[in-house]
Amino acid sequence: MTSLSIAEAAEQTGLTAHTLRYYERDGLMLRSVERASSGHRRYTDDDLRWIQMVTRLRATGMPIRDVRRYAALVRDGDGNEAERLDLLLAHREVVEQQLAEVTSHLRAIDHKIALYEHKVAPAP
Amino acid sequence: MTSLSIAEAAEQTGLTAHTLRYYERDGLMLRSVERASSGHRRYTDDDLRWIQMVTRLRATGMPIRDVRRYAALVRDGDGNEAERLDLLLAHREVVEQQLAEVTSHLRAIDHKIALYEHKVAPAP
DNA sequence: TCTTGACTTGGAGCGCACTCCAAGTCGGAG
DNA sequence: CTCCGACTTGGAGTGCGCTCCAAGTCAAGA
Repeated sequence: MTSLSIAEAAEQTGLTAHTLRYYERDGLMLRSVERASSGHRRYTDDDLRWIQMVTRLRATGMPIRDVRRYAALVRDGDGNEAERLDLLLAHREVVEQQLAEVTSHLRAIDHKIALYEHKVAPAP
Repeated sequence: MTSLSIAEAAEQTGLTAHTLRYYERDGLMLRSVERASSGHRRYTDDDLRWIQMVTRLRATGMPIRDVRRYAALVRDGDGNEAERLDLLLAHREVVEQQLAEVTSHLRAIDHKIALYEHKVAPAP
């Protein structure tokens, strides 16, 4: 429906125009973004939805090269859903492990914070 | 009590010897690590405890430069506990925000996973 | 004494994910 | 027609956090 300039797409997605071009160059998009007659990129709703998925994968720490693999699978179309599922499941495992680790370290830091709060508190 | 070689300290802390030297060079340690007569580093229990704290801060995403600031405060000794507390509280806020973000993105990815699991499942 | 292996140093190199630059093109307003 | 601003490209540069290299030292064992 709507079709956005790169600046608008950047605003919508929270990425920079630089990053949007970089993602496209690096094979993270499902296909080349359409162009206006001027040569300027025109982002469709589908593009934005895909970028949102990429953003989710990146925000959870998936490396660019794995996002590229996932994009390649989706690009290849039906028939490799099991492979995509495997990739996402493996990623989920990594993220959950990471969340657990960070949470546990954070608890230890909280303990340290409690000590300082006690120290800094006005004397009784 | 015990005093460990850099290789042993690396094993204990889960860091590499390279990283241990790098942390020391970069001002992340509370003081220069002691040396044997050979010039080899000797890590004390206190060193290991401090490295554990550094590891926790790093594992929760604190940049090296902030760890250095924190180390400088601790090195300066008593009197700046409020400042250390501020630093840790600010860090905790960032980490919690980050955890929330990752968790929410992960939920969205889980939704995608559910779709694929449905697709991949044997036909009814 | 010679060799081995674990260490030392300053400094270079690397991988990642952007981020920016220079020079050029295009469409529209004045 | 001229100017402006938003875009285009290939390629270089940046910041971070390590990671490694080359050359040297030292202590202990054969």
